[in-house]
Amino acid sequence: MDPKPYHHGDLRAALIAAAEMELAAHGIEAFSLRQVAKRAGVSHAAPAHHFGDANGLLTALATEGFRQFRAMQATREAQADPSARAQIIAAGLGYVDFAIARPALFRLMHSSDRPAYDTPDLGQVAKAAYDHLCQGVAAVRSDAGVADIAAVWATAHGLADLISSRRLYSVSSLPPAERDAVIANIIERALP
Amino acid sequence: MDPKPYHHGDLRAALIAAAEMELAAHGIEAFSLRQVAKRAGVSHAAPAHHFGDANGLLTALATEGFRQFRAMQATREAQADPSARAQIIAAGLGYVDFAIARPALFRLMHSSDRPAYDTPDLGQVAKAAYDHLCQGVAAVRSDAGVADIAAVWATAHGLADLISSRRLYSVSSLPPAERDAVIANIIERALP
DNA sequence: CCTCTATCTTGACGATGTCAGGATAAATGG
DNA sequence: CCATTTATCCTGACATCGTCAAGATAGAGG
Repeated sequence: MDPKPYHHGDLRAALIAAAEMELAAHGIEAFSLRQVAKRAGVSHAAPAHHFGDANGLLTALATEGFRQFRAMQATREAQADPSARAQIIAAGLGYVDFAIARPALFRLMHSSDRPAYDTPDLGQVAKAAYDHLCQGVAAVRSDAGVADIAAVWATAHGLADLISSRRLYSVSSLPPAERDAVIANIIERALP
Repeated sequence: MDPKPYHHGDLRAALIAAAEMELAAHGIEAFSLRQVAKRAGVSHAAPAHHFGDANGLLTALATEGFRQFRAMQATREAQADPSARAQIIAAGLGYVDFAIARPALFRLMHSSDRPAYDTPDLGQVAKAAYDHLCQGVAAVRSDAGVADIAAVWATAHGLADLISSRRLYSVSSLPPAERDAVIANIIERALP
């Protein structure tokens, strides 16, 4: 087994994994395609064939991020009470879970121009996440309006953003159990 | 009056203004110090003397941003009822106002690693904005806790972020009066 | 008037994203 | 089984970027 075969085998997946490591290590604003290629052990122009350009790679990474985002939410939802109200709180807790676990990826997905959201793949998973939120709100309140959906999303998103970026230190410094309690309490306020 | 005197006069302010224009035009991720210098009509190395490096310029711009942020909030507060509850809603509306009026600057201030928040200038204005929020919450609820402050901040910040980035289109597409009503309604939920 | 200092320019360096063209290996078809 | 095609990856080049060093210019102070 050669240490460096000419063909990588699954370079596409390897590059996405390397990209997230680079993102977590240096942040999106110092993201370098050449560093990603070096980490994956290929030449600096190898990513082009799989992703077109650097934004293409970040688009693929963001797409993968949305899948893992939904997976984390689903984990919380499975652990929670099946009632509609408990489910929407679980969705919010999962939202924050993901932001804390993968802050760099969260920022790529929500505060970057680089991923192309008009791409079928990314557009679809992003819409799926939004639809899931709307469904959850509608389950709690059958006559849910614009304000209800906006309230839940903004609350969860604001908490996730502020906590994962360590600006809401009074919450992010709490032990997990107490932190969850505070988050659940705040999300509940969004649907009085 | 020469069209191009060797000494600019107030290059520092001109560079900050040019930087914001560049930011608004191309976004933070395509920000180029050389383009800023070109826009201000000076050489590519001129900014260095005033700001050290590119992050120094962005730090100064973010500092100016926080001042204007507070000014917009103050405008809303002056127009609103003096009651504590009306004042915190006005603060939230001002928060969103700023994000809508200057989305690129808002993103620089809240979703970028480049401004140095351990700088005295920027650190002070950022803390002042946070303190003002805490005061407002305390005025509504004398026994305000971590959850109350987090709820108000997360709600206002989440709304501002989602609306200014056009992801909460059901709200951002509303005419200003209705939009304000929805935002006020949502912020009120944060302090039941 | 002469020096000193702040301000700005020029030129260079390494690093980056992207493109063109070439090399290599796997797949395909006879 | 071999030839050809196709997918995959590499090398080299280019313009642009941020930063540094060194020089030019102008205003300030003695």
